[in-house]
Amino acid sequence: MKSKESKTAIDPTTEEKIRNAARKVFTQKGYGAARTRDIAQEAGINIALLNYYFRSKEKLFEIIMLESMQGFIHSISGILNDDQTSLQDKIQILVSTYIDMLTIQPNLPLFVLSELRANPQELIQKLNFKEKLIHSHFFIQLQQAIQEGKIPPIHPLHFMMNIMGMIIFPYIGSPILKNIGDLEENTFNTLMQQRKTLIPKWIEAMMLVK
Amino acid sequence: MKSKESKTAIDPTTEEKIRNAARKVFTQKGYGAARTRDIAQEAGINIALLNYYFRSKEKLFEIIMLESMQGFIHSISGILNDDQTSLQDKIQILVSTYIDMLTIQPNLPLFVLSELRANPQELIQKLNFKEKLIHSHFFIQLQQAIQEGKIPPIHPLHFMMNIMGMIIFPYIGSPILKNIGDLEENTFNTLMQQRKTLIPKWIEAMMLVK
DNA sequence: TATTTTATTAATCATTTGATTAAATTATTT
DNA sequence: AAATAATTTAATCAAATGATTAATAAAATA
Repeated sequence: MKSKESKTAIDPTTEEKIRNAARKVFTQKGYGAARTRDIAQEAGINIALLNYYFRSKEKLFEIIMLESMQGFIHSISGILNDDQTSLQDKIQILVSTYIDMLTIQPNLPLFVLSELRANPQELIQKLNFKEKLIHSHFFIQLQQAIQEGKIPPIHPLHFMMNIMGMIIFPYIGSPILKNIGDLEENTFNTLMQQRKTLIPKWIEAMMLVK
Repeated sequence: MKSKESKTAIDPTTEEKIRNAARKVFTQKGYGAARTRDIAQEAGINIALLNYYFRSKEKLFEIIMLESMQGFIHSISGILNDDQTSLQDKIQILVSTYIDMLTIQPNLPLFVLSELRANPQELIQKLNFKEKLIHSHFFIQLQQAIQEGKIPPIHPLHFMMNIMGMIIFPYIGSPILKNIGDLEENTFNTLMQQRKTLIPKWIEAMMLVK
């Protein structure tokens, strides 16, 4: 038996093992196609334990989903609301942070967006994007820059579609992109690292259009 | 009984009814979460008929998937291989056509990309993207423009990520975007119509970066 | 018209799947 | 150590699900 005080990595608790397995299986297969038995096997535990700790598949899913998205939103929110950084800085840091996160969890966007479509009302409002993004320091800076005539008017949604599309889409479309470009996982990640510096430049160029 | 010769829209055959229902249910829920009973009910037929016409859920799925993607790829392929149009023309037509198609089938990308991730090898190779895109007239023109120094060097994959990201991502992320921007379906579609002219301009500006 | 083929249905099967139960084991408290 | 509480397991349940069957209806063919 390992001591919990051991300096080397401690064993995850049963609850953590289940959460980790659930995150993996749900992310790979989506809620509807994920089987509690898959999760139990992945976690190396008895199926009954899953219900012992989390009551039901649905409850477990809600916890995983909320947890996944909150981690994500929290990081982003911190960047967008830093009042010490310029608009350009924010974009650069945002892109870089996003890509780093997605390098670790490349399947997260497709998972989240699939489930959001299947279950529109509840989750989205629970996470309160609007509050956290529209009223962020970032969006205030954007609107200011427009009013001061530094950049031509653009609907903030267009802006959001562009920046998120350029960052997130590659991960969502990676099976096709890897096939088209004959890419290994490695090469794909190298391209994404390049995008850390490219996307901010592209965004800047786009923002001056018309 | 309606005559098949009637000038008004003829009734779809049973097989068509099943295909239409399957397309709808698979697209909404994905393969794993779709139930044959859902499909049968949506089509207004007995479950046994589904197996009578298509042998199994899996076979039906493969047909729907191939059919959906081929229609899509075929349109795109035609545009990219038209040797009468310039690079700029192609981009403009591509964006416009894509957005028109996605306005009609907004859930298609998420469906296709979800299933491609779950089932990477077979489908992708069967559809043969590489052949149809990399060797297209479009890509030849792009590489020529780069060699002639008209635009700075850019990896074609970056180009593809950008243009596809800006077109497709809004549809994939629409639940979030609609929530953030307080958009109705209508307003969302208006924004997408604006993008028909905006994206080509943005792409052009981006292509001149660095 | 009689016969054969095709299409359709209700009923049912065998598995799968989410969940529960009761017993066993381990940890904690008294 | 004894008693109590928490954790884990094997076995099982009921409902859901993909698929089949046998009977019937409709259409096509001879």
